[in-house]
Amino acid sequence: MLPLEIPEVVIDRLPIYARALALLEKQGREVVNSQELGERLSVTPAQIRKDLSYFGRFGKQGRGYNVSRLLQELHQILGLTREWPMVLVGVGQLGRAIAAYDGFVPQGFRIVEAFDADPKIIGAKLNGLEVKPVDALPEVLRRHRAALAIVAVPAAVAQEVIDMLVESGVRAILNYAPIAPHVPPHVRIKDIDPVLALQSMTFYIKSAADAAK
Amino acid sequence: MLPLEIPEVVIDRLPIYARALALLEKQGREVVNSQELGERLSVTPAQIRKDLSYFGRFGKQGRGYNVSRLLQELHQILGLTREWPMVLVGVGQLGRAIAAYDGFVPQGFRIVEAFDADPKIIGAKLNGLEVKPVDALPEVLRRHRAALAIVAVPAAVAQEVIDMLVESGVRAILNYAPIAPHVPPHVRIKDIDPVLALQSMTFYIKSAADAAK
DNA sequence: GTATGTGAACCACTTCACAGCA
DNA sequence: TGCTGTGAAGTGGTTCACATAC
Repeated sequence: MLPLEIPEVVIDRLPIYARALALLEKQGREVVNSQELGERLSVTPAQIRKDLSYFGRFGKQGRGYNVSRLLQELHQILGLTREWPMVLVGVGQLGRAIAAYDGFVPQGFRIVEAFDADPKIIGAKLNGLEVKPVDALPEVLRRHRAALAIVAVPAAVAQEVIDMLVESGVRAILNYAPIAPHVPPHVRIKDIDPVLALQSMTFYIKSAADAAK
Repeated sequence: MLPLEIPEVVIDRLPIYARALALLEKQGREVVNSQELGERLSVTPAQIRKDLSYFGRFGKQGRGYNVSRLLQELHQILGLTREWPMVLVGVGQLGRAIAAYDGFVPQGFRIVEAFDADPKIIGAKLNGLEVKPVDALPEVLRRHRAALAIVAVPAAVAQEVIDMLVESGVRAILNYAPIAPHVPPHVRIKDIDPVLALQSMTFYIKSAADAAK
């Protein structure tokens, strides 16, 4: 059923579809077609239909997609029908902001352990979580079996921390450190770096901004 | 130079190259070749050479690239030889974390104005900045001429805020709200959404995690 | 000898266009 | 009739491979 190679770009779009469908569902919509969904997401209708076709036939010709049904299917496909415990490494300013972010839990992602290297931070409470020393990470992960980790440590030690997480069996990492991390093929990693995003946008506006100067 | 022809993916990679070069420069390296740079960034050497060739000939055959020279060229290309003032809209938990993030200023990005709709927040100080009401945004932007904005407001009002920013002449937006925003073609926008990143990674690890259960 | 710069070949994703079904 | 699902065509980005330059 599943073709061996589903393009990664397709997988990256599925959560976007799911988010839009969740909104439609909240608004009480029962059916949506690829045309309208595409307009809402700035994606072509063909793109949406093609993407979904990798996984099955979820629509009805002449009608469109049942919103709740398709949302459920996408959750199934993405593995979002369960909760995902996560560990957080790095409890500095950034790490604390991540821990406080209220967008994770409603989507089933919960930080269940927090680690730091700073003795002044270790032992402190973070959202009712006791911050543990990074050295305890392998041992703690061996028991917890969390598959997801968030890295929010300084760039200088980020690769080291990532190696430790990989070593401890983590399967996917959300990396906030401004580095180009290395991980083995069986581990997924995504980087969040607002500075890179800004630095590529300035390319497009620099001439106009200069001209307007 | 001729931005009309250059693929956006290429532009997105330039800041990554620049970051790696900045690190090499700090380490005192004078020369690097596409081979080594590629290994550090998990990019093929041909990719790097091709990307750079869109903008000029910065290397020396048989030798490689002068680190400082190439870094400077990239800064020039990306428009990073100047400071970029930014306005922040949304000073809730997320907005405050963004304002406190210490990664922007060293790269020349500084928040110069902050706005919120909540009367309880308006007037408060944020890093020495007085939080102003969103209604004042058009008027303030008319004077400031900031080309960059960061949106950290609730999803429900994000599009409205983005429209206001576009209306006020902002040229690029970093959007933290979990929506699919609409902007006219002359405005750039990039979304930062850690939840989407997590939701696509779970696809790849769900089966393995289930199997290991 | 060594590594760049680049047309050409290749590959992957996107879009088209229409058969097929509700 | 209307919209999905999907081979086929099209597009655009990546990789190759080698002439070129140091």
